[in-house]
Amino acid sequence: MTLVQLRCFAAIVDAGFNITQAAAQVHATQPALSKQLKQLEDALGYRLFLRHGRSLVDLTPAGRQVLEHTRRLLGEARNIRALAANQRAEAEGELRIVTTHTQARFVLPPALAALRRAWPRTSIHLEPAADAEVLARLDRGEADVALISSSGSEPAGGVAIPLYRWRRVVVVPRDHALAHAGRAPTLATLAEVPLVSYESSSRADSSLAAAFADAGLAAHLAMTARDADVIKTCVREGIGVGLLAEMAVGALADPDLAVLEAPTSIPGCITWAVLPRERVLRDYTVDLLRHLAPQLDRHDLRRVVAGHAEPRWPAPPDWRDLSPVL
Amino acid sequence: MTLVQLRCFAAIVDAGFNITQAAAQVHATQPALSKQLKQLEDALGYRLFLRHGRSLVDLTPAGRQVLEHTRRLLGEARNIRALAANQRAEAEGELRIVTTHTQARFVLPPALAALRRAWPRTSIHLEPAADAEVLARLDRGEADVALISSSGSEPAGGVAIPLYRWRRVVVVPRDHALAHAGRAPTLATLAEVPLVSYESSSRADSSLAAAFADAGLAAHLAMTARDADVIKTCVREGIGVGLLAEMAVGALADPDLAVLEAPTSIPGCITWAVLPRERVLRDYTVDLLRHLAPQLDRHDLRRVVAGHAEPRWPAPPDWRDLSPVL
DNA sequence: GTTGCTTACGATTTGCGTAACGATA
DNA sequence: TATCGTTACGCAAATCGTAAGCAAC
Repeated sequence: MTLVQLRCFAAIVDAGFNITQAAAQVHATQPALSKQLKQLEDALGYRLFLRHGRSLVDLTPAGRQVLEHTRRLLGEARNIRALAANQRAEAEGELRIVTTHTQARFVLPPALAALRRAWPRTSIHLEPAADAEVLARLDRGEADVALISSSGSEPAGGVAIPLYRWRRVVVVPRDHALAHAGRAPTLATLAEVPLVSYESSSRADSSLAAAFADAGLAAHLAMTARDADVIKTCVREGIGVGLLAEMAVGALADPDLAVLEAPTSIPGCITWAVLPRERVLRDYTVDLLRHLAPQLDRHDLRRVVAGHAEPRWPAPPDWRDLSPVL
Repeated sequence: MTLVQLRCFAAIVDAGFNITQAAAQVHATQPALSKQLKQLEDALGYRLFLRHGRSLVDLTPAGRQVLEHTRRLLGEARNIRALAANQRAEAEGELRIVTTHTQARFVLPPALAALRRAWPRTSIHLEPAADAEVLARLDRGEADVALISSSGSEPAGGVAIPLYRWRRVVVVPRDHALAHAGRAPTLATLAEVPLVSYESSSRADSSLAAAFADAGLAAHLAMTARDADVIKTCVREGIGVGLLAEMAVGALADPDLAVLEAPTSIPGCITWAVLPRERVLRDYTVDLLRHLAPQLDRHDLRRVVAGHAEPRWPAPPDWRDLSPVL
């Protein structure tokens, strides 16, 4: 049993039981993988895959067990490599971030720009995904960090680190009646107009729906979208009153929109970073988190993610105070 | 970076930074290990060991970090091998048990005999150790199972599984006054005689000391020993009144001794099996635990040790009911 | 001088890729 | 017939053990 064999095994599973495709991923030829798999199965003494003829179609039950431990093992191998890269202050590296549109579009760019100034040779992959997809992608190992917002409890699926708080804002065209009301709209007011908001708000268990329900009201979601820009465009078109994250609007970017405070009964949100447990972080990953949330301590961060300490995070500041530039 | 390199690294550390000695452990020559270490250090890009001249004297701080992850990685490699061995119903294997004298001498032998009937080709290593040493040895990876008793909370350092309950008994020579008192001695009576008991009872925080203290009394420990046989011999010699585990005396083995119930204020004990977390158990290990505690469910056992379920153990039965043979 | 790590060297093994083959749908 | 996995073969690289070299106590 060798590391290479185990890596091939995992690659074949990840490629959907297609050795040819897995070989491409690993930058090797197909016969090489085929042989490695054979050797691994010989070493263990039984088949890891169910086969139809020669094609692999699924894992055997035993193979499934082996896979679980193989993933952990490969994770530790990756950790050791990360330790080494940090130790050598290696400039190259990859950082895969999966997050929602608002973070990717409005919050991350300045942080990533700063990160790339400090780490010009890293390659950063930013993958926007639907709310529900974000944590699933992290869990599948397709990302190193997930950034996700919630108004409720901390997200599961890894080590959750609170970065900053933010509130929703009401957005209307400058000439809209609400813009001239002189005061922030009430929940009752919002219940009477068509709303345009995030896709996730349409779920029955969303914090928005709960806020209306608590007041004996119901929101009328005229339209939902993942993309804050789409929402703003719809607001401009008069489709409805926008309700979105304060990060998504700026006086400079949206001179034609009026931004009003949301009713206080609509709860604030916290944006969390979620990291896989027991994963050694590259230095630039820690740097990114510190850019997003300067209140975090590098050592605490590392200790908690390593599982050496219980999480006890500083209270996340308001996003508004964090980013006076925007 | 290869599995072999990491194994060598760990072996060198375990051998006390002596490559020659580590080579013997791994069944390889010293130059081979030396080269593997060099390759690992080259692959990582920095030194894992501090050196005085050519000799290794300690780990570097970075080496210490790498070691931690290496141990986890090698643990998973071992788990995969264990899965394979179970899957193939492999008859060979090793089972290292570390426990206290009483368990090793009075409880384990029949269980081990049964185990060897089922698994004649396994090699079982039974290592008696001082109370305090047992868990330390398990933690250092020198054993696969620790068996340890406590009257208080469950032992830490791994997955603790309650096997059975037992009580202490008072042991005196047949012609001793207490043997003819007609009833079990009280705590007050025991406070007035010299006691002979386990070494661990002499600790100020022992459950025995606490029981006496709660009654406003103090025990007079005339002698302590780890070894129940030694204690019984001392009792025969008239050194004092014995206080030991009920498992350690039997009518057949000790016809010259009278065994009396201990006062109820002396709390009962539970014997626990402690297993390293997230370790795949060989089938014979599960069998051993089932011999010691038939109330356990094989699947629960595996699930909890694997970390897939929270421990929720059946109440441990009394040892007396478990082993009607003795 | 003894202990212990490193280097050198030759024999063996392992592993890769190319290419041909076989099976499946 | 196209796709995908296995087998065959030749070459390159890695690894082991023996033996010799070197540093420290």
